[in-house]
Amino acid sequence: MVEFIVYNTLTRRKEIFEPLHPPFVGLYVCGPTVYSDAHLGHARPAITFDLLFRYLRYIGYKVRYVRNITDVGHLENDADAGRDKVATQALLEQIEPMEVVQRYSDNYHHNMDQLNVLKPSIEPRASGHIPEQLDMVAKILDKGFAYISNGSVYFDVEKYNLNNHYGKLSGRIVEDLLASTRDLDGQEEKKNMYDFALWKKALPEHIMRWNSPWSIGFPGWHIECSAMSTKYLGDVFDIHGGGMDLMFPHHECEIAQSKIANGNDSVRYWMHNNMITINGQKMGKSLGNGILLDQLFSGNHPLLEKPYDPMTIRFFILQAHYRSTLDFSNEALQASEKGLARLMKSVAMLPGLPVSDETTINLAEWKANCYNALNDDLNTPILIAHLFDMVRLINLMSEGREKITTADLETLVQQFRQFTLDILGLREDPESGPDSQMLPKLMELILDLRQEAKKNKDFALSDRIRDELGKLGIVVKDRKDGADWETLK
RNA sequence: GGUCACAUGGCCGAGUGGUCAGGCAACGGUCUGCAAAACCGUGUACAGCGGUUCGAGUCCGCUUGUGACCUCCA
Repeated sequence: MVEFIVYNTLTRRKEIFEPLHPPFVGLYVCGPTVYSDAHLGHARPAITFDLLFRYLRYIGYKVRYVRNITDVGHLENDADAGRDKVATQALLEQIEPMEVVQRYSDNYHHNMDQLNVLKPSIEPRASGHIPEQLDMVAKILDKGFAYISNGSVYFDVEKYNLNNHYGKLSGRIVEDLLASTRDLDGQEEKKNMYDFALWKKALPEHIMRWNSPWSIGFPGWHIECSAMSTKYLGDVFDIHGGGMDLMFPHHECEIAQSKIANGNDSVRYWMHNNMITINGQKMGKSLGNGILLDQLFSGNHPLLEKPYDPMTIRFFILQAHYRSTLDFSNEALQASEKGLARLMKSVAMLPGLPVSDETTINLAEWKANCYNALNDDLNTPILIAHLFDMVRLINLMSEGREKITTADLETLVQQFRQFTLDILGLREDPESGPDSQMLPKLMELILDLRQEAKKNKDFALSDRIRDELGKLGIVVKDRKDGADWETLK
């Protein structure tokens, strides 16, 4: 098996990936909280870890990919008087909380399909795993690392930190946390400000509530991931992923909870994708600069000059390394759109290339370059650069200026499609509906007529045909022996 | 305020100390009746100032700027 290197946030360095029980790999990724439509930010981790999922499978691992749906609203903040996001949305829309959850889960799934993000192996919901969460809270209480206060259960960070380092993932020190924690309401229930809730007692207005030994209430914000990852991947598993913004406190809390409940560190490799920025600033709910995926695909947003195809978004995201911030702009997106079109055109024309009795390009080296890029912490920008190198060669081969044998072409077709379609997950334009069959036939007819006009030196007519088609968004491209066409997006 | 990142050519974005990544845009050329596409060629990019080194975008220090986390967030 190839040497695959990943950057482990925990150690802050690149490490050779070695699963605990090869060929099996356990992968857990923090999914969305479904209280609103999916936005551009949701696309980044989904695509990043979709790529990881695809690549791990491609190099031969059997991956169990667990990505949760958070459908227990959790609190707006730790000391909030009791508004949870799902319940708040339910009140606004005058529907059941579970209707909110259903609606936005459906939207998320639809957007993920559009982005060609594969479904995870298991997609557990927090609300469906209340018993597991209760068990875990009870375990932590039994071991003496949590305390009950007014019906709520809090994790005792101070005690944990005596023999462990709370903050090791995000590089924080508990003493520093004390100095920077703000004065919030409801803190008096906790021994220390940095303690976090494992279980919260519900106030009367709280509509999402479950029974527990401590109170009628709901689970704390971090326990679901620990409970569900343990249930489906075991006490120790290979990779935990998520957005960088979840490092603290979410993942830090997960580490602490799991360590106490399971008796060991659960996660071997932590991987975090960076944020998408708009005009250099992180997009976020509170900043009011978010763009929904539906808006991106429809163009219906003040910041958007036009609609963008889901594949353009996917390609745009893959053109940056997942650990870099990626700045959104119409200009950048349109550059991606054009680049993607060029790449996909090569995918389409590749099988039809003329063959020769010799091969003049270095296939083995090219393939090795592609793999080396992926093996180096999923360096998709480098991979894509190599793919474009091949695009150039493919075009040269089509012009007969480089040569390839039948056997090598077969290999190249397979490999190029694997990198482009299977691993990067780019999708060719789906041909669907009867109209898509009609258009090529009409175009064939029109271009034949134009060819005849040209033969008769009736350039006025042939130019008119080309210009009028251009106005309809169809570009005519003359070749030596005829003409090609393509539609402009 | 605390902690931590990052600053690359018109735009986006890679870069493991020593052969100009790549994409988009621009310019010149080839091919075309003309265009488009494709191909070929062109750009003295690495925030500033010091330092280490035979050699630094790449290491170290300082300065400036931007951002992230510390509160829900992908």
